[in-house]
Amino acid sequence: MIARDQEDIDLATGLVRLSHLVQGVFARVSDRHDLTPAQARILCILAERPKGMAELAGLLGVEKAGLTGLVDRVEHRSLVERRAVPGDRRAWQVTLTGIGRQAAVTVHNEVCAELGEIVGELPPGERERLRRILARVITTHGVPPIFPAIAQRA
Amino acid sequence: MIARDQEDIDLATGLVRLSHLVQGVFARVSDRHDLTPAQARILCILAERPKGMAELAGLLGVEKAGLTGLVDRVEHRSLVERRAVPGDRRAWQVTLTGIGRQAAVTVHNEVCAELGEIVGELPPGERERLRRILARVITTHGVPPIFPAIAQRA
DNA sequence: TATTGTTATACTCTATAACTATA
DNA sequence: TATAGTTATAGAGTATAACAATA
Repeated sequence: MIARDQEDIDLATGLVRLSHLVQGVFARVSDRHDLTPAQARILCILAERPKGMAELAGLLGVEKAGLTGLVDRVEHRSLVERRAVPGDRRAWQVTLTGIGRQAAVTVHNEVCAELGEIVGELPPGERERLRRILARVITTHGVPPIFPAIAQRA
Repeated sequence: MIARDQEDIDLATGLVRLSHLVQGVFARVSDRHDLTPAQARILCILAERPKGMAELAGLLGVEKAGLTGLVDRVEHRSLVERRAVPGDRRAWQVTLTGIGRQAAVTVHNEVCAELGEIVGELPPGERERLRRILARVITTHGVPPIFPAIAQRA
């Protein structure tokens, strides 16, 4: 017997509320590690590889002027470093420090774990269907590599 | 033939990126109507019915102290009103004004339309499956009536 | 000239603590 | 005392505009 109330949630409503749920998980995990969501996002993006300020701004969807302060704050906490780029004295590469990478991996793992619990009550078949549908939507719409897969060696 | 790259996006990654996509839609629609996402969220919540400050704060997930300013700003723009509650002179009911309701309906419609386009390339069967899965996850986790269904008479 | 990044400024969002008024 | 809401304060995030240094 299927619960009746599940039927009157339309797709858009479901998407908005799911998004609320996911953002909540991300925010709580970030907070637990004394990071703002924006800071945690930066760390996760940089876990893929170092990036220049302009590229990082583009991935985060903020103006590069705003990124200056964001990077300043995580740099003050020794989570990232600005490294000179040989051959272009205007540019900086933002890279994770050791503890920055550790933080990125931990946040990433915990977010994955909590999201795993959220979808954990779905039957495996449904879960795999959801995964495939999401993959399709994501790739179709070219969502940037926010939250990339992270190599597990901290 | 299924595209290979859709297979190496795991569920957590898909959820985080989908959430990014949805938040982006919500932010762009809000901006188009000269609203911040927080303001648009308030309007959509109030479209269900008027609410007290404490209840509204709870739904938004912010402290009531912070809500004061949020409501101040939308009230200055004549989108909501604070109405006295008969029988409790401490309390206020925050209610949509006429133009506030119009704004809520418009934002809601446009968000639904844009999300509809995003999932529009899915075959109808997949779309319905996604809807059902989302409904199940949402109801299981008691996500509050953020983004309620809205009666269409503006 | 175009690009990379920063500074200056202003506003929104949000939290915490202390407060007022009413129940 | 407890509850509804506000004020004060501070910090984070973000946008725009103007700027410096380099390509």
